[in-house]
Amino acid sequence: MKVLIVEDDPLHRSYLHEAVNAALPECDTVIEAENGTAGEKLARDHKSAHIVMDLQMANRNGIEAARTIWKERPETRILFWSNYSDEAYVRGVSRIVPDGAAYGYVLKSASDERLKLALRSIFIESQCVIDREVRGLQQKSLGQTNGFTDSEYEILVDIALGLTDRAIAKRRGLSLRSVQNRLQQLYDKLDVYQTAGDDHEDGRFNLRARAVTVALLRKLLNYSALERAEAELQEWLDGK
Amino acid sequence: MKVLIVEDDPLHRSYLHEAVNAALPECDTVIEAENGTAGEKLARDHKSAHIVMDLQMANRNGIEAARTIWKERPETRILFWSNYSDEAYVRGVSRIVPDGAAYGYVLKSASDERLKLALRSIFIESQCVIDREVRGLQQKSLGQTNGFTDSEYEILVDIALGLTDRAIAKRRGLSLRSVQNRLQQLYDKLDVYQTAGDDHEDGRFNLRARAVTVALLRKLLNYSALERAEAELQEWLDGK
DNA sequence: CAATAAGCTGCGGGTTTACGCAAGACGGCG
DNA sequence: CGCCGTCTTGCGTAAACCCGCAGCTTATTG
Repeated sequence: MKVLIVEDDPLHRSYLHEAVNAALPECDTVIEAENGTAGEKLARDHKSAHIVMDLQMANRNGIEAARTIWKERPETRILFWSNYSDEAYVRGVSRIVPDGAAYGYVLKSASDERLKLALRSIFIESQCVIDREVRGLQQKSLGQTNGFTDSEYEILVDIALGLTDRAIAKRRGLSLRSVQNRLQQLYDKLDVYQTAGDDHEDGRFNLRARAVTVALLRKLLNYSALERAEAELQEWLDGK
Repeated sequence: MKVLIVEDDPLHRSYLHEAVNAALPECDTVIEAENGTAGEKLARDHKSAHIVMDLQMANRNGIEAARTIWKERPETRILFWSNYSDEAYVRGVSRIVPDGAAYGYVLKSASDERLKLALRSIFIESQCVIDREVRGLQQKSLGQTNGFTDSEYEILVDIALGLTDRAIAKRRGLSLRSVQNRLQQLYDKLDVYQTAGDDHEDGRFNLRARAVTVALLRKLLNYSALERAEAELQEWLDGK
């Protein structure tokens, strides 16, 4: 068995290396990549079936890399190993995992033991292992209770990118008014109407901008999500 | 000599611990904190004069911690050790360093050698050591060439927080029109006027929202800067 | 000191947002 | 089938935003 490690940080990389060796005696080769681009290449060259992947890398983040890898070989098993459990990441990952694929999401703060267990479960038993904390988010986000609909999330991203209502309407194939309706839902859920100081005249926020900030502060959005969204936007713009 | 290490990640923490031991034989005690809050407390209790501090920690980030520490004892020497050289961090740090204080900014990607040198220079020789890459940013940012004025940066933050023009005017003691002037400068510098697809009717951005996103993508802003700004905003709101 | 530069401010108007109101459209469900 | 909730769309309005124009106040400089 061969395992590919894709991880930015040299310290974490060597820690992972050791953890893999310890947890998987049946693994004879470990290869390492230090960013997403290199990771994709190695995965392709080695036809890797077992990957441990960091999210949040400078060059090309884990979600992007995983997406292209899974596109080429959907049965690849990937364990995401991340510092954070931002809803943006969780949503980003579950957006790209192919049907029936085995994958995992473990936080870097997890114990050695838990990491080892996850490695065995995913790579040997083909089971999905999702960190408890992450799992919570996932449910909240997918079950719409208290969470955001996909359409709401979509608009959130669109205004975060700085599109006008009209542009959003065009992009999503809606009328102007519908876009504005969704915006209102969004403002509602994000609770952006706080009086901002005193209730009276000067206390209001710019809802549009405020919504984005609140979403960022709540980790509904993060840098990597913006980055991806921006790339998609450019693609769409080029496509016409 | 005593050294305090404030760092989230256990791996990095122990790496730092070793590095300190290796670089500073004259150091007899090393204490560790795993977040900003604990760091502040330890610094106070031990009257620490030598600190290595991570930026970007979950509980309370390095800039906040450093600020209160320096407020209590401005002659403290602090070495910031960070993953990133975002302009937002650089600006945040140089905003809080007291006159004449010795401090350093070294990236985690730096070699062991460089880290050791920095430790000795700052803690023993009381010199400032700024990573080359960071230094570049600093100059660009402070020398206004191609960089942003403080007042422009201020407005950027204000719209990022979601304030209305009027609210900004009140907060900064300006007229509405002046605020809008600054906004225009900002839009100009951020180059937000890109036609977004086709030049004609539907292709425009919402400048306000777009400016924030562009700033984020360019690392002029980042999560931690937003977090701090939001805290300050709340303070101001409470203060009236 | 005059002159040029840079920033603040009011005025005015064109555009975009936020949103109430109300009329369809679609999909269950008893 | 008729009722109901959710989603979409158009119309209309008040507010906010973007910005050109022009008069004023401070610095900076030769």
